Amino acid sequence: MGITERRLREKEKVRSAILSTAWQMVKEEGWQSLSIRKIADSIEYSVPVIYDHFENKEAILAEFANEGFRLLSKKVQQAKEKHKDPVNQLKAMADSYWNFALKNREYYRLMYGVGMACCEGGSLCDKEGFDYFIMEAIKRAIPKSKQPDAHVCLKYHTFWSILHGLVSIKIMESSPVSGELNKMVLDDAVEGFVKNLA
Amino acid sequence: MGITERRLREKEKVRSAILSTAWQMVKEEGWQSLSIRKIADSIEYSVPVIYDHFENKEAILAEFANEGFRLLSKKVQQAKEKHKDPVNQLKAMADSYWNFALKNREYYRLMYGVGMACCEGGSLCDKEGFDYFIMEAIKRAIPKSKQPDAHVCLKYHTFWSILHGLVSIKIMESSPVSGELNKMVLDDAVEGFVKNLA
DNA sequence: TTACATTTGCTAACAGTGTTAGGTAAAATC
DNA sequence: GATTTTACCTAACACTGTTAGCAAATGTAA
Repeated sequence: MGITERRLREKEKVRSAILSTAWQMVKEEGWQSLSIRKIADSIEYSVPVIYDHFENKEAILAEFANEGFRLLSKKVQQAKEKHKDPVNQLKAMADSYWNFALKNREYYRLMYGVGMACCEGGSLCDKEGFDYFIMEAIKRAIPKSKQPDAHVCLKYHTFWSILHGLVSIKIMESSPVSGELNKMVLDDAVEGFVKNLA
Repeated sequence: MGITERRLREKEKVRSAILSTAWQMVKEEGWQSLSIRKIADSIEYSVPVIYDHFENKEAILAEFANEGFRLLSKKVQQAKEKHKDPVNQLKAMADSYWNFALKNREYYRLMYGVGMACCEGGSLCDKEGFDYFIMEAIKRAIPKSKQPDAHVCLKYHTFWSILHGLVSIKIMESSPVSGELNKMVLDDAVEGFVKNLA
C-alpha cells in the first residue's frame, strides 16, 4: 500500500511548493503583492489547485504569521536560557525580540499587521507635529544638569514608542481585553518613563 | 468674472463630496474596502472624475492620514496647555494621545498602518507563546512582596508594549533614522521598565 | 476485464479591483 | 458664428480572489 503514501508525499510536495514560492514573493515584494495567480504560475499548476491546499489567500499568509510566532518564541526562549538573573533575562529577551523583528521584518509585519501601502513612501504624510510639544515638556522635566539635545531626542523616542506600542496592540485586538487594564498599562508605562527621566 | 469662481466652487464641492463619501466608507468598513468605483457611484459621477481630483486611491487615504496627524497634534497641544508642570504635561499628553487613538481608530490605522486583513479574526493566529517566558522572568524580578498575578500581567503588557511600539515604528520608517539611536531607545525604555518594577 | 467511483487537474467564468485612452457635448473665448 | 477649452462619460486594459463544471487518469469492485 505504498501508492497512497507516495500520493500523499506528492501532495505535500505541492503544498510546500506553494508555501516556499509564496514566501519568496512576500520577502521580495511584500505581502500586498502576493497573488494566487502568480503562485500558480510559479509552481506550474493551475489556480484551483492552490485552493485544494489552502482555503484562501489569507490562510497562506496566516501560515507565515504563525511560523513567525513560533520562531520568535524560540528566539526569546533561547535568550532567556542564557541568563539566570531575571533582570538580565528580561534585557536579553527584549534584545532578542528586537533582533528578530528587524532581521525578519516581513514576518513581523504579517504577525502584527504593521505597515500599509499608504505612507510607505515616507514623505507622503506630514508625519507628526506633536514631537515639538513632547520634546519641550521632556526638556523641562529632565533635571537641569546638562540635558543635551540628543538625550531629549532619545527620551522623546522612548515616550512615543511606549504610546504607540500600547495603542497599536490595543487597536488590533478584536476582543477588548479590558479597557481598564489597558489604561493601567498606559499609566504604568508612563510612570516608569517619568521616573527614569531623573 | 464670477463664473470661474462658481466653477471653482463647484469643483471644490465635488472634491469634498469624494472625501466625505470616502471617509464614511473607511469609517464603516475599513480602509481596505474603499473603492474608487464605490465612491464614484455614491457621488453620482463617473470613475475618471475622481482622478481629476486625486492622483490615485492612495492619495485619498493619505489625505485622511494627514488630517489624522493634524487632529492628533491639536489634541496633544491642548492637553499640554492645561498644565504647567512638565511631568503633568507629559502625563496629560500621553492620555490625550491614547484617547485620540482609541476614539479615532480608523485615523490611527491610516496614520501608522496598523492592522491588516490577516490576523484580524483574532483566533486566526496562535498569538504569542513568549508571554509565558516573559511573565515568569517578571515574576522573579519583582520584589518578593505580594506580586499578585494581576500585577505581573500588567507588567507583562507594559513590557510588550514598549517592545512592540519601538519595533513597529522602526519597521515602518523607510529611512533608517540611525540604527544606534534606536538601540539606545530600546535600552532606555527597558531600563526604565526594570527600574519601575521595584 | 469490465463497470463504477474517486481523485486530480484543468478551462472558463464571475465579480470585483485601479487606472487610463479616447471621444462627445456643453461652455467659454475669440 | 467659429474655435478652443473644459467637463464628463463610455469602454477598455490588466489585474485581483474565488468557484462551477468538466475531462482524464487512477483506484476499486464485480
